[in-house]
This record gives sequence, structure tokens and C-alpha cells, in this order.
Amino acid sequence: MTNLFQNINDKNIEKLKRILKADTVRYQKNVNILSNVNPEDFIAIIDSGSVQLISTDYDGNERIIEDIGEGEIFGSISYSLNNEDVSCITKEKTQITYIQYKQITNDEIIKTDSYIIFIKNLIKLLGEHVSSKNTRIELLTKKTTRDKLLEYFRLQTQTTTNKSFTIPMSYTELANYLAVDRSAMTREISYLKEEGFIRTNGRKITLLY
Amino acid sequence: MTNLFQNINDKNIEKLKRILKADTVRYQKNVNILSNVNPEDFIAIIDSGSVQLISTDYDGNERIIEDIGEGEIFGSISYSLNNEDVSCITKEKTQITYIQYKQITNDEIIKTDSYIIFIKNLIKLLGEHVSSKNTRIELLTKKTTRDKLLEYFRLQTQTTTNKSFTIPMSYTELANYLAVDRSAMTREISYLKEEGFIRTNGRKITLLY
DNA sequence: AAATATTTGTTGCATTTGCAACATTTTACA
DNA sequence: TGTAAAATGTTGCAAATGCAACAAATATTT
Repeated sequence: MTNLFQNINDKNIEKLKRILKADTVRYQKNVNILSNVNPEDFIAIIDSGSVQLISTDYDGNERIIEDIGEGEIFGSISYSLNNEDVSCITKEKTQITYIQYKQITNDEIIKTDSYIIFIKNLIKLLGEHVSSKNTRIELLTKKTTRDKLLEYFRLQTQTTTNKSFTIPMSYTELANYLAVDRSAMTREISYLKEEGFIRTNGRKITLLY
Repeated sequence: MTNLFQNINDKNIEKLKRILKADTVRYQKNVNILSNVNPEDFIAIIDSGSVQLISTDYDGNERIIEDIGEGEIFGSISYSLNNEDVSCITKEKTQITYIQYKQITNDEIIKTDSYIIFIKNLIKLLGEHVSSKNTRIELLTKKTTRDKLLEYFRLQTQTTTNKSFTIPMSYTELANYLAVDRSAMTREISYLKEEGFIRTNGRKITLLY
């Protein structure tokens, strides 16, 4: 995963942040940070920790829009946060740097040495964003819970020759990510075990096919 | 929807395209264009017409990943096309301009007057991309077909005071977009009509609530 | 304008899924 | 470290959904 300031040395990062009118804020765990942020366009970069974008509809159903970890970005470029009832909750102690979107093309920054690298990183990051959305859509459009799980397993193992992997979230969160009922998902996983497709040990899953 | 070359005059567009080693190709309807394209990183801009990115899994199920219309972009920035079996089909006569991703930050282009506008457009376009993915995810994570439809209807009317709108695709494609069985969706629409929530006339839908 | 292809509407039926309501285990934290 | 909170596993049942197989209506093409 790309980091917004990767390949830029510390001195230049400081310079960029100053020109971008960067503002760094620390939060405790479980804080709704968007209530403190002005609605102006901004890009938020997670320096450390992680947050979750959660939308709540009129029925009170919560959906996780996005999990955002260290080095990743969120904000009005990538999500129209004012569009509906979205809250952004820190999952742990988290430090976030906000930069003003409109400063990205101000006169001063364009002359900066590391500007091009910065822009390249930003574009790459946005591209990765789209890619991860596409992955989720690919999973969500599978017809059955079983298909969703098997495709998810396939994606987890496709980069390695390994048949084992550990899911990077709780089963509760996985069910949410795949938009299926948690208990129904657990049932399906049981069937997959019974039928000899997989073996599990906590969050470690081994494919037997 | 942002256009990659908006706010740039024709002369400068030509200049940019030349520096970016742009390559313009015309296609007939129903052509699989990706079979002709080298796998190198590129951004494709639809000058006119439209295309559809379709992924086919091992079961032969087809999913529409994306509908791309005039002025919009696609390509390796926003989707790792080599990742799985994705084909890109023109829906009508279509003209596409390909630019090399790596040229986006070459030395010559940085000195160009309209470069900043170009970059701004590109970032905005990618942001809109993410946004539209988020919208689809929002719909796909709704539990029932009815919820998906009602949310879709809400999104169609939220920008206007109007209670009527025309869906911009066929019902077959809408079912695909919402990842539900077409006949089950038609059934649900019938129920919504019976229960007095909506009225329809072809693809024109009027909300009665 | 006729022929062909595509879209739309309908319905019975089997399957899948969500929901509720638990017991049990694991994790967080005061 | 003890207690509260969260996560996990299980199952019966009702509701929602996919599927198949049509007929009818629209579009598209030649």
C-alpha cells in the first residue's frame, strides 16, 4: 500500500506539510472525529492508528464503508462525507494529518522539488482505493454466501503459494464486509469444514483444495 | 462528471496529448478492445461512445464492473485489469485516447502551462470514481431487494425536488448493477406498485411517498 | 417492413438467508 | 486479576431470493 509521503525525505515532508497547511491531531480510541472537522474539502492521512468510516441509515443499520489504516488517506476527495450520515470512528489511539485539498495546486507548492513525487503518490493511492473498492464489489456481487467466502479465500491466497492465511479482521467484521448475516456466514463456514473444503483454527484458515 | 481535459483550451489539449504520447483509436460496436491493448500501464479516456468492463468468473457468471461513458477514464490506475478475466466491450461506436501512465510525470509535461489543471482534473476524476464505487457498495450492502431499490430511488431523486426520474439503463442492467435476480427484482417492483409506493411507465418511475 | 434479438413481466418451487435466541469462548480494561 | 464486553458457534423457523420456463412487448438489424 502506497504512503502519501513515500520516497520523500523528512525535511521535504515537513516543507510540503507546511505549504499544504497541514494540521496534525491526536485522538483517543473510539472517538467520532468528523464531528470536530470543518466540512471544507480536506485529505486526511493516518499517521498512526486506524479509523473506520461507518454509515448509518434511517433504520439504524450500520455499514462499514471503509477501514483505513496507517499511511492511508480518506476525506472529501474520495468520499462525499456530507452526502449521508457517515461517521468516522478511531479504532485505537490515532494520529491524523489534515491537508487542505485546494492547497494541492497552490503556486508555492508547484515549485517544490518533491511536488511531483507527492502528486504521483496521491494518484497511486487513489488508484489503489478504486482497486480495493472493485475487489469488494466483486465479492458483494457474488450470489451466495458460499461464493463470497470462496472468492474471498481465493483473493487471500492468490499472491502466495500458501494454502493458509489469517483473516485480518474478526468474523463479525468479515460478515459485515461481505454484507451477510454473521450467523449465516458461520453456518456456511461450518458446512465448508464438514465438506472438507477448509480447516480452521481461530482466524487461520487452510484451504484443502 | 469531470472531463480529463476540461478547462484546457484545444491548443493546449493537443500539446498535452502529444507529450503524453496519446494514441487515439476508433472502434466499432461490441468490440473487445482490451485484446488489442498492450498490458503496460495506461489511462484510457473515452472521447465518444461508451464501454463496459465485464468480469467473467470460472462459472461463466458475468458481472459488470463498470459502465464508462464519454469523458470518463479507465485503465490500470483504477483497475488492475490483468488481475482476473476482465474484458472491455464497446457498447456503441467508440473513440478512445490512450495515454501512458508513466508520462504523467515526465520532465517535459511538468513545464507545460496546463499541467496543473490536467493533474487537478485527473485527481478529481479519480475521486469521483471512488465516490461512485462507494455508492454502489452502499446499494450492494442493503439487505433486501426492496431496500436496494428504495435506496436507489432515493439517490436518483435526492438532488432534485422531483419525484419522477428515468432510470438510465435497462431493468436487466439495473438488476445486474444491484446484483439481484432480474425476475425477483421485477417481482419486487410489482409489489411496490401494488402497495402504492411507486408508479411506473416504462423506465420512468414516480415515487408516491 | 419483416425478421431477429432483447427486454420485460409473471409465477411455482426449491434453496438460501436473515433473524432470534441462546451457550460458550475470547478479549478488553478498570 | 477479576469482571464486563465482544466475538463466536449453533439451530429452528419464516421470509426472501434465485432459478426455470414461459408469453408478451420492444428494439434492432437487414
